[in-house]
Amino acid sequence: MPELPDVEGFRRVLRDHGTGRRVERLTVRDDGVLREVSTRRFRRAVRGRCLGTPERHGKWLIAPTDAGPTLLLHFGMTGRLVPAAAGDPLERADRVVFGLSGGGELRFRDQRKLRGIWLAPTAGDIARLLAGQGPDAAAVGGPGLVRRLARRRGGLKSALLDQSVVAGLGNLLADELLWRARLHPARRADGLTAPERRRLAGALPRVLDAAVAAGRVPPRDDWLTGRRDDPDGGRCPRTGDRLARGRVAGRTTVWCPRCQPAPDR
DNA sequence: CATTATGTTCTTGG
DNA sequence: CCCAAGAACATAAT
Repeated sequence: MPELPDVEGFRRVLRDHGTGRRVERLTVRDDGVLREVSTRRFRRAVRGRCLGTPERHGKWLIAPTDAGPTLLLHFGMTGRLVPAAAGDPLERADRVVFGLSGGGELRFRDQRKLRGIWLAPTAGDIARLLAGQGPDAAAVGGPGLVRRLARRRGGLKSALLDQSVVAGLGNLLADELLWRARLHPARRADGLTAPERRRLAGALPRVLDAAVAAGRVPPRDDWLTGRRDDPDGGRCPRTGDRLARGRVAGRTTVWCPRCQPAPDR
């Protein structure tokens, strides 16, 4: 699930339920989500610390503690950050439970454990972990995105998914942007005409702003995302055409064959 | 049993 | 070096 808008939602959860609270209890129920740090060192470093104001870069959630290490969380495909009350029943995928002053909890819940939680004692550690990330997609803006794409010779979708080009776009957002801009996912990133570049630059803030507000890529039926899981195959909200499905850049890709014509080659 | 899943990384090969 | 494709990671659902 988590792309930029989802992680932005987790940032708000952390801000609203965690900032200013102390981690009084800390349960690592599955150390498979702890990365580059032992359970022992993790607990010793985090328990007793107060949570600061969280930030986000791309799909990374950056959670500083007062005078302590910074936690870096990445949610993979199935992770979430869930607020809970201390008595709420634990779910199987609740891997780490932060028990906070005031009685509440924050739970790192993740089915597949593809990513997890890193501990960054210094600013240098944070820099190392985020080194491969391009500018945040919500901060770089439409023209910034288009400028970066122009330096890429590969496919459009592949470039949009590359976090070093721009950080935060995932499979759903990439398809949504390309549908909005009426660009086929296999088009070359550096081969766009001026009107095409304008369409893509305009689509970025429109899609991102709405998705960030919703805390997810909203499955609205006037968006592609609302149609892609349609059991009847789904139709383009603009033209009513049957949506095309395929594999582009290794990912399930949905597009409208009329709005987004395939490149010649 | 095979296939699929909203992510990233590593390997291989052009 | 750039880029694409495939496998791997770990787990559940269809």
